[in-house]
Amino acid sequence: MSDYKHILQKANLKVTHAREAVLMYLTETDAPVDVLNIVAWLGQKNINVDKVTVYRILDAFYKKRIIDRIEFGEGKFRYELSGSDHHHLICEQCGNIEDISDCNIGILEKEIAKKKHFLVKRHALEFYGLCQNCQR
Amino acid sequence: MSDYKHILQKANLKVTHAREAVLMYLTETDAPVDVLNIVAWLGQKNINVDKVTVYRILDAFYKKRIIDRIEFGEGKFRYELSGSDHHHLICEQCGNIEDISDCNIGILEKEIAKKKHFLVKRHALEFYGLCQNCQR
DNA sequence: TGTTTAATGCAACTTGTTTGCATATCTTGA
DNA sequence: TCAAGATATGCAAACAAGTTGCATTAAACA
Repeated sequence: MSDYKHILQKANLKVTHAREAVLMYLTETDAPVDVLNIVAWLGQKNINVDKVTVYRILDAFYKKRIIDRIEFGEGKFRYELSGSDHHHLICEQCGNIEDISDCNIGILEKEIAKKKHFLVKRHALEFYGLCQNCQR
Repeated sequence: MSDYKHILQKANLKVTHAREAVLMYLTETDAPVDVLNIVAWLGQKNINVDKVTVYRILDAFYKKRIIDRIEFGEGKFRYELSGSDHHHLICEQCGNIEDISDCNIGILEKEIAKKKHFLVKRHALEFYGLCQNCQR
């Protein structure tokens, strides 16, 4: 049984062609993708899925916490497999997105909880600037 | 001469009714607002400004660095007077937004710059969770 | 005050996302 | 293995945020 099938079953989601394929794409790619990226990739693989269906699949995955939904100030959402607490370096020139992990925001979170009596559930942290290539 | 006039002139922007009013609203309010908030507030003050105009005003302010443009995963932008490096506590229950300052991300930024050869220009950091009220 | 330049309003458009409904597909239990 | 029920999908249409074109109006400055 494929990994993708397994993930879906564990999440109580029906196993379908489209869902397996979307999951495969999200696994293969490393940067967060948008809906059109997904539809295009599926098309290349001769898996014709309507974008509405992709939206609904992503919705289902998101509700099951299989994926994260993020925004980089582009006026649209991007999606990635939800995993470790990690963040992004976004190049304002070429649009390239790189992941970074090992942030220690945890300390900051605790301070805030104490000072503001706010219960932090999650955080978003992105850095915008220029990647190595675009600095020249 | 009003403060608002002064800010506009300093930024080389024509002083108009609409611009002064939008600036006034942004000064009076503390949480980041969206375009509809602005149009509604203007309406209450009997200043009838088309939302297209508000978009264009915000565009102009943003280009002049008078305001910041932020997103909280709502699928739309919010705006606030640009000022110190500060971040937000967003309550997922009631939608209330609180500011926090004095973050020391600066250290983290320097580490990233060195490790990833990425030139950080700005960052976005938001905490999502429950405010004091909604924790009950 | 008149002239130039930029801002505004309105309508129409684009893009990202959602909804309704009929049809197709998956799952389960006999 | 198949039929029945539950759920996923496709298509069209709606929606919401944001943008563009163009005629009109208002601000700036000589």
